Amino acid sequence: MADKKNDKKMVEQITSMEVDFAQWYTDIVKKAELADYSSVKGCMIIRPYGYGIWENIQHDLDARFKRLGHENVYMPMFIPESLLQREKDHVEGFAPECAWVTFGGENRLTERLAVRPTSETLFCEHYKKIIQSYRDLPKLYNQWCNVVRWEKTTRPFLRTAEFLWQEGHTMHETEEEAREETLKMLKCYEDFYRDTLAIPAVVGRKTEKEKFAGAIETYTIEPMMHNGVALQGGTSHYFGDGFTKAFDITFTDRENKIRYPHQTSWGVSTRMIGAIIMTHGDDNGLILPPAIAPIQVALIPIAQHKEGVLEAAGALRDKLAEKFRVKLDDSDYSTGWKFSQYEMKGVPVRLEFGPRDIENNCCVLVSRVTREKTVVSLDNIVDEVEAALKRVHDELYQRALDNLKNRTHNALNYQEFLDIAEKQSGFIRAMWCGDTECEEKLKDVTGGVKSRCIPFEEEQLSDTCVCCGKPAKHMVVWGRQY
RNA sequence: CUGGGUGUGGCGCAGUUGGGAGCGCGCUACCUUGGGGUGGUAGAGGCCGCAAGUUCAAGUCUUGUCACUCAGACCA
Repeated sequence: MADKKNDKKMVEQITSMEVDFAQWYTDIVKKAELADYSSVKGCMIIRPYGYGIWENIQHDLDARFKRLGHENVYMPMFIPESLLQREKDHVEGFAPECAWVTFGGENRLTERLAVRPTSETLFCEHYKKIIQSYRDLPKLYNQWCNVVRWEKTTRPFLRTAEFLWQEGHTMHETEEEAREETLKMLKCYEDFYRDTLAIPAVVGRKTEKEKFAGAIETYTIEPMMHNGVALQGGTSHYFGDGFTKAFDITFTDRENKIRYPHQTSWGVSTRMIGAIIMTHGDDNGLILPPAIAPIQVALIPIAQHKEGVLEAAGALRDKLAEKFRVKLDDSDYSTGWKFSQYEMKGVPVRLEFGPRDIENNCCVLVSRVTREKTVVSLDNIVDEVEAALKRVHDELYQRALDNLKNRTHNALNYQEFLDIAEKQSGFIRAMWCGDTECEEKLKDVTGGVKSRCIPFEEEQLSDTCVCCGKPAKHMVVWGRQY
């Protein structure tokens, strides 16, 4: 049973999301010690707790990539301007937000260097050297690195001038194989979001207007934040042979013919941490999906100065540590302070352990999601904790899925679209003729509702475009985005 | 880029007609503390964003500048 007086105090520390979602978000980032601002605009300091989340994400994803046959490499962080300019669409897309290096020490460089905003060009330059024969294909490379994009508006994790990510860049013998890779990696992201982050999402294909610079197809995973706003959670691109032609990457095929390989790229970034915060968090702070929580179990000793309490708690910690990331907090902060602290930091499961429990061979288990306290026996404590963590994951996923469903609305005509865009938050499903003009018009009249994607799971809501009334080609999911 | 807001101990803020730089939290030491931010005593800590100007005197007035932040626009 939650104490009212105490609830009030918590709210004083963290702005309620109903009052001001943006402020709530910033409060969580700071109070949960995920990140801090730095002296360079748009660049953040990812603090140990936030970085710990990133490390767990990396670890999980990296294993998935490797199971699918990918290898990690590291490319330089500087791109000569001439190299960036090789592919026309690409440079037009990125040049406006590049950071440029013009000096090396005291000397002006003869050619300025872009700090990588993405590494397609670097990979292509390298691939040109190492791909000669069909026997050299496929090349399945990935790199974990930082990139820089000089953004005008920045927010911690969601949009920062420098961010951490992974970018996969692959080369294939045939179009079919490359297209298959593109979808395979999107599926990989989808699985990761669902099974590791407990975040449901809409997956599909970007419209022509929203595609990546230089891509033939861009696929995307679009989770919905708690307030109904979308976040582009990851993308997977099929490039065809556009870049390979621009970079003159060729190989000799099985019939001794010179051909261009087909290319893909795909990436996810530290933005996912923003997605975790905004999907799962509540007014008491962060809630972390157990799979990536730096601390899965917070063990709080009660009356720790009493004889034997810390020793018993230490033994319990050691037992749990064989299977979980557990922290025994024996600092001299008060128990109440500790409870609040670990809730704020989103630790999925808390154990309270004191003299009474020692006597009864049990401890008190508290879920971060429900905050319900249950007494569990120490005999099967590992199983109990494991089950509790699984429940947290499932509850988080279900809660987010309910939110996604509840905030998704169908619009059958223009007026309905406008009404929903104005009065509701969330996704709008509506038919579309395929013209960019209609996309732009809808965005303008609604003040920012854009096409998220053409989902894989389409439904024929009606026969005509919601905007112009011409025959519809696709169902599109629309929404505002971060 | 456009518009709004804010710059004062680590954080959050107050500072009246221009004249003593303060409060809360946190921090340090000691004591206290049994199940939701425990209570007490003592203490440390400040180029008032930066620059110029007005004045006998500027945290306060003027001008400029920089930074951060929020909302838009932009975001391959």
